[in-house]
Amino acid sequence: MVLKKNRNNGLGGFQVPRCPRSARTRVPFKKPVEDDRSCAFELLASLAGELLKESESSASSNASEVKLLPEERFRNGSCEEKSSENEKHLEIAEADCIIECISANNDVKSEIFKLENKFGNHSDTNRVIEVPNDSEAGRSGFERLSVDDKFSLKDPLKLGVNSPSLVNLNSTAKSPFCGELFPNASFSRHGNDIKLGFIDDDEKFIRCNKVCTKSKAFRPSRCIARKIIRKRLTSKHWKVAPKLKDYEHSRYDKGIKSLSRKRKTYYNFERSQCHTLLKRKKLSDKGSMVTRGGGFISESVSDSPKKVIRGINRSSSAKVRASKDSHVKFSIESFRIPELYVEVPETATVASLKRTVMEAVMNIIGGGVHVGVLVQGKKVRDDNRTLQQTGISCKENIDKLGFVLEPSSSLAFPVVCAGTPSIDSGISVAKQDSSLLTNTGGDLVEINHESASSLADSLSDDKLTKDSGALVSVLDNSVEALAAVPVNQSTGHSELVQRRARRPFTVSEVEALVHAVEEIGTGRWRDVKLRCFENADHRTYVDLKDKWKTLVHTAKISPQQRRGQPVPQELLDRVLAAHAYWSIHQAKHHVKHQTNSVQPLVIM
DNA sequence: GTTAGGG
DNA sequence: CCCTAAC
Repeated sequence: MVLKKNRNNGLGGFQVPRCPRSARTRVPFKKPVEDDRSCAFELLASLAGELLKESESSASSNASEVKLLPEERFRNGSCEEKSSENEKHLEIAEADCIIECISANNDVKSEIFKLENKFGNHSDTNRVIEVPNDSEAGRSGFERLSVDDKFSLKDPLKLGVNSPSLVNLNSTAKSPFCGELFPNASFSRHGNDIKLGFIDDDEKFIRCNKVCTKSKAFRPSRCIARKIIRKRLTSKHWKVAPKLKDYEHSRYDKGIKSLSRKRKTYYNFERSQCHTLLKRKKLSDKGSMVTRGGGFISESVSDSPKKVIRGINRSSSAKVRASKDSHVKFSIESFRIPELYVEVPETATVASLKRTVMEAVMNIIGGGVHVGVLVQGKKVRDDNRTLQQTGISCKENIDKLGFVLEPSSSLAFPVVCAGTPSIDSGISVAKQDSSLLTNTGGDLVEINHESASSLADSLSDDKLTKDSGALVSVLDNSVEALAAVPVNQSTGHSELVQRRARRPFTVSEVEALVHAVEEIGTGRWRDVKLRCFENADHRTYVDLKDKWKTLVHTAKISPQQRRGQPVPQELLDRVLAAHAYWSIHQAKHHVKHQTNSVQPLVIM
């Protein structure tokens, strides 16, 4: 299903990485503005309604997996839905925001960085991302532009998108580029730098500040992303951007490299995929409602309420055009987003489904994403290759350059639990691993089959082994695993920015935690994390430490004073025992807890 | 980057 | 869950 959304509806509502607008003080993920942005919500609501309807109508059959027929259509205001043969996509908005002019000599990595920079800074309302000019730039058509000139190249007829605010110059006639038009393109030149960036409502480029001066900022972690965002939010001067120096760029590259290297070891990619498959299988087995959502993530700057639907089966989300110079110009019209798997009980309300889907989207988009580059349907893995080497060059005839937004944590399966007031109607949404992304054309499928089947099979049981980690238990469709977590609709969005969503530990998780602490001790939370929560990306070792803290406290107080989901007394007893034990036997320099002096609390 | 502890 | 001092 492709939901075609136009204008500031979609992304605006989701606070997806988007073209900054001039309502600058608005905080991303703040409660959505109640105007057209709510359209996105309505869109999802409609989708939810349709899905539920489908689910109910097919209730006679056992299979409750909703299949949306290609012919399906529904409308909601200006929102339109279309379907594609292969994929159901949520096209969240039109894309008018990505404008790139890059030298073919630039690293793919640096280009990705720029994209990430763009999309990672949700709070940056007006951004211009600078790239060092190279010798080629002087020969580019940009030199004809004055400092304040901006190019906005659009093809309203072709795209059916009217974006007056973008069109400063007659795109067709004055385009310095050969070949076809570059929809949604906008450039400016300032000094020796080519400015790539967004245009705000005031038609001004505002330089972005605080472009992550530390490599740490590139850590593909939602936590980090949040911190960055938060810091930006609290910074009053973030709009005043220092010019990036060359050495800083190199630092970025370095940071990216080392961090990605770390990530590879820390987060096991294959395992995540296996879990993905597991989730897919499990959800399928349970006859859950599965929504496969690709997505076009983009936004129109136009205020025009009317949009023309673009072709749905667009296989490429980016257009590349050659120019006479060595620059490759392309506009990213859409981003695919990871699939969303939504599992809801039939008793769930539409409202809860709305929130759930929203949470899922927010999780992906707001939680920190990075950009993947696809060329000819294949993922470009070598970030150090130049665009030229990658085949992204003005000489190449690229018809399938694509970008994908990928979860920052390949292992992360943030399960968003939402619920209706009734406790038993939990809803879980899992973020699909990016490796399973499929594009609209169905030709950009990347699945790691490695060891997938075996793992999926071995984990298909309803009862999961302890070693599978607490995360898996969350996938378990038990009441406790799907403990309802009310999502505050009014403040939920701001909460997402301000702090992580509260995710009460399930009994399963507590059990895993207790078990781990019994064995490992209380001073090595990182090990505890790795031991039982490695796959639960939403549980940091700090979380585990905190949870243990509260567990100890809970165990000490009377049952009457306890709140929240009751923890079995047996577990609390073990908590106290373990706590007492490790209070004596400092976990720190503990290597010999197998000694016979004191039997460790190892159980099972 | 982790740990520990207060907020 | 956040923050951060301390390591």
